Amino acid sequence: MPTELRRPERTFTIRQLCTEFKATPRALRFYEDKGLLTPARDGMNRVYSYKDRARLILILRGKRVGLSLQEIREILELYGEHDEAMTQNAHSLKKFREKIVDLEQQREDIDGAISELRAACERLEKHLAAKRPDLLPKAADYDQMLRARLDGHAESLGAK
Amino acid sequence: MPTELRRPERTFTIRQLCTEFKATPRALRFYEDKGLLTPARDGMNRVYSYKDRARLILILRGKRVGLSLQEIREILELYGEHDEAMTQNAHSLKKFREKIVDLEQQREDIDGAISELRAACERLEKHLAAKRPDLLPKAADYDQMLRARLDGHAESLGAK
DNA sequence: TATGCCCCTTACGTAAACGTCAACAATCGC
DNA sequence: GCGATTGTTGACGTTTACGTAAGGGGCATA
Repeated sequence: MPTELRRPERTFTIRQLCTEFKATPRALRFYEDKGLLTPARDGMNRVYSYKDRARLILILRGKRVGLSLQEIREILELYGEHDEAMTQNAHSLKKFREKIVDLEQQREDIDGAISELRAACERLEKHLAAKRPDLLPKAADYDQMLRARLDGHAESLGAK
Repeated sequence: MPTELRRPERTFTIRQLCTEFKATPRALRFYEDKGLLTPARDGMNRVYSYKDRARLILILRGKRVGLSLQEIREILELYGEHDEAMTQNAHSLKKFREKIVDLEQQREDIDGAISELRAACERLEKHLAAKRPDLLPKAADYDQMLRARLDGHAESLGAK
């Protein structure tokens, strides 16, 4: 991991973050609209700090696990100002607890879904092997797939 | 678990399934519209078989793990007719494989999100304990929460 | 017979999370 | 100095997964 990315004083343009995380400018601006991001400005242009980038990572992961932007915002707000809205926070605490239980359930669901899909794959494979072995994916294809995944990550490191 | 529910010849009304799984009639009809369910009819009325119920369970779990209805349909279709569209199925196989990788990633995301939330909860709790201990949730609340969860499940067993 | 409850279809409305397009400014390489 | 690229702000469009209301049938109970 390049230390350059970590240097706290480093900043990012909207496009840099977009290509790194496969988002769109529209999306980042939308998150800003909704109060999840508040990048600095250089004239008109948005300037994302290292912290903004960290928040973005949390936002995207939150989305992947099915949190709404609203919920994500509540979580992010914890990492900001304190003290003022304490009663609010008591409420947040409760909601977070519930969300944790929720996610634990979701984990089980995912495990279930994964084995379901694995079973389905096996069925399909057997079926194909019997009737149309020519359609079976080759080892090369799997190789290809892996490479694509790795490229995806490498890309985020920036070739330059 | 009541064996009554399992008897293959048992059928369900739309409302029975809805209350069992906390769905709405509108949702079930919507799934039907989209080809995910095809209950029999008694005159105008839908009659759900035990198999339909099983499909519904898969649908709902699929949703919880973030699959679109479209994706869920593809999975469900595997459990139906075979042979005809083999090339189609070769494609499905590939997509399923990808989905599995996806879900495994999602599992990691969830684990990450859970520890994130746990950390946030701890922070909040400490903060509250220091400044407004009166707002801290009591043991009784937790008890209450558990009971609610259990009730939720008991309900699905049907009290008569 | 009226009231209620459940069922149906059709159709329009909605919230979330952007996509897309228009119109314009700043900057870079040539 | 000019086109290409990247940035900006609106404003309207789109998709998904339903919600909600309108209008009507069927059966039971008071």
